[in-house]
Amino acid sequence: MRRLDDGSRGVATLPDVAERAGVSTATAARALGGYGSVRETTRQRVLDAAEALGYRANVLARSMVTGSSHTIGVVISDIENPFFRKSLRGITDTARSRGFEVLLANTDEELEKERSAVSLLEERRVDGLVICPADAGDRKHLREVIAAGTPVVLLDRRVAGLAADTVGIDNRKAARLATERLLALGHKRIAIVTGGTPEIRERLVRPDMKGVERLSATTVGSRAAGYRDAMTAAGLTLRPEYLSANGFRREDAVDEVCRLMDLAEPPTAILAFDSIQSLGALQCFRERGIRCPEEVSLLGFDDAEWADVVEPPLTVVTQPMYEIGVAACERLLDRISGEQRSPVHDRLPTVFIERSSLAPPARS
Amino acid sequence: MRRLDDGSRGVATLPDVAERAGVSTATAARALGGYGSVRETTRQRVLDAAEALGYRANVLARSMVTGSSHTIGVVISDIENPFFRKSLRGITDTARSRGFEVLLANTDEELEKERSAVSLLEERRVDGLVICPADAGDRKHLREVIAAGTPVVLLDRRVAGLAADTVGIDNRKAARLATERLLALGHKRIAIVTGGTPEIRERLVRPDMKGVERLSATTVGSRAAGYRDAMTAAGLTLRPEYLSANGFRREDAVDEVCRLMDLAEPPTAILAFDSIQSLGALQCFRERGIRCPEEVSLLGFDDAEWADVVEPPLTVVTQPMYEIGVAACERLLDRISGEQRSPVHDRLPTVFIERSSLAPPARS
DNA sequence: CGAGGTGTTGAGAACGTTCTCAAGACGGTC
DNA sequence: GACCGTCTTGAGAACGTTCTCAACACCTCG
Repeated sequence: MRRLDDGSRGVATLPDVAERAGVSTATAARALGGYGSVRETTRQRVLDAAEALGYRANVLARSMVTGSSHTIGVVISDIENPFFRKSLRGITDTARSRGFEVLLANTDEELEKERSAVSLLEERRVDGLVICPADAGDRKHLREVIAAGTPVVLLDRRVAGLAADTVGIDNRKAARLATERLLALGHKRIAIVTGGTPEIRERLVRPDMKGVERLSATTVGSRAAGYRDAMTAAGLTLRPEYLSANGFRREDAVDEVCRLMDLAEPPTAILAFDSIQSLGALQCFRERGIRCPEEVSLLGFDDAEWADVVEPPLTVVTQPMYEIGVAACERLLDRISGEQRSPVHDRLPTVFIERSSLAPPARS
Repeated sequence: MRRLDDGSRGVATLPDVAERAGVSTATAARALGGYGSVRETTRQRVLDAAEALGYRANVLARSMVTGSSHTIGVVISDIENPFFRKSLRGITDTARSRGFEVLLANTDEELEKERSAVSLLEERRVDGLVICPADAGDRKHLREVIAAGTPVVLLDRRVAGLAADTVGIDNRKAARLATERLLALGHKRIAIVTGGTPEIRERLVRPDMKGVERLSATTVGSRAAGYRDAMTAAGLTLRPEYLSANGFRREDAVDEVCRLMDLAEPPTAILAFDSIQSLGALQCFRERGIRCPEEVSLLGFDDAEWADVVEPPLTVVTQPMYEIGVAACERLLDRISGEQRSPVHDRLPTVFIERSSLAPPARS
């Protein structure tokens, strides 16, 4: 154990252990690593020496020679979001159980943060990346990291033309089904609160949402497409003022829902694209004294922890968030351990949870 | 750039860059690292070469020689818990802004997971650790990591006899104030739902909660002590059946609150020690059709995102969760950069948010 | 008794950086 | 022209592992 300038002890290294056990570093490494062959008595001697010195392998050094850091990077927009938080839990649990550690980065949907996060994680030589890519902008950094040979799994969102696995749900179908449910109750004035950015809104308000399904932010894009599918199939025309995309934060949603409810002809039902948007809607209702579901129905995505204790208990279509994280991580680890095949796109089933926030439209 | 067996390109390394720029690795390192002195023209040449090759520094290799990984480990019980989630956000933001990455580990309050997490993070040579230590059990692993020279900051909880900084709130005082608030409304039958473990309950039900403030799980312990302070100061005796500690998960809280409400003499007010417990209480009320605050008042800790849209909107005493994370991380980074002084214990101020879940006890 | 395993061991290279040290180039001063 | 200082550069060690290779000891078999 080498002595530091200040006289304190540094951390014990392999040579320290080897010396104490009276063997070479090679043998010590074999004994500790449990590979190669080493006589039982020497093995025990090495183990004892390691124990006595409080030896901890230096994974960094190991990574240098093995070329694998046993670390994955997770790049999500925000841990606060129930979807990401639960998925993250699925990811960390899976990674941990397979001997991998997780390096975490938040992006807040900002492309620049995403770029820098990916770059920093690359420098740390992560073995793979789970990314929920930001809504818009170019994907050069993602293409590059994939080209450099780092496996990438996309969470929740799909990016056209990117050779990466994807794990999520069938957003288009889920949104279509949700909309059909509202339609079946008799609603015609159905608004969506997407949590998308203003650039996305531009696409939404094009005639018939042309090309929205190819929108880069594929969650919002796909869900919007599903909504359109159901609306047009029901013979309804899309009203631009019912298509909201004003940012992903709760306050944005509050503003947006209030705007909706201030309309001369307010919607009779609102489809919220994630639990933050639902929360925003609920808050607006409370502030304005709007009764739900009597005056407006609210249908949300994602079953947040609070969804059943809120007033009214929220009807939601929910994704298996934890399982999505698990699946994403498993995919990634499989790739890391060398699995070779063209990208796969897993789609886990959604569940519709009926509670009390839906009612037929009030007749006026 | 070396060729791999399969003919694909590996990642460009410093020698690759140096070769392309026609300089030595030492010079390339200087140019890239921005230290030492290097002629402007060569510097540019190196930078261009790096750019052309898509060079990414290998932080692992750098760490080996500098001895610093620029990585911190965060060991918390559960990202799902609002307190930890928000603190984590504070930690990651701060770490990131100061050039550090965050390695995340969940423990679910299990000592064994905590031990293994700490050990694994040590092997990864994290520069420091933010830990929310599990409730009970021995702290040998913590003492060891501190003794080995890795700075540790304790989040939320304080462990007696451990040479580590602590960041949290004055739990005892906060709980005392909260209890006094209920007392002032006229409540006498006040129960606490602590989220502690059964072992903790043992301590709680000792006469006068003797020694509870020295309980290892200092959050629960301190808060329980604060509750006791207020109750005894008001001349009330502690009823063991009002002291709940049955686990930290939501279902545990539901069970426990239901048990409380089934009592021959149910409490007229409940003090929930964290937002999961509050949620459990709310769920129990809903399931049993118990009206809050008419039949029971509910006062919770931590202002979860849903606290104001729930029915009834929840009155809470809240910790500055994000700021606690920030402070913890800053403390840690200061230690890492060499600050030497005896452990400090930061206590951030709490805020009382009055909403609608409190009322005087119903006269029966 | 020698050939041919098999089991056990150590020497030393490699991974990709940083950093110390020494040396060369260049300019200015006496 | 010799000397000194500063700027710029490169050689090579070091960090703590893993892993290849060769050497040695021992055993078995013919």
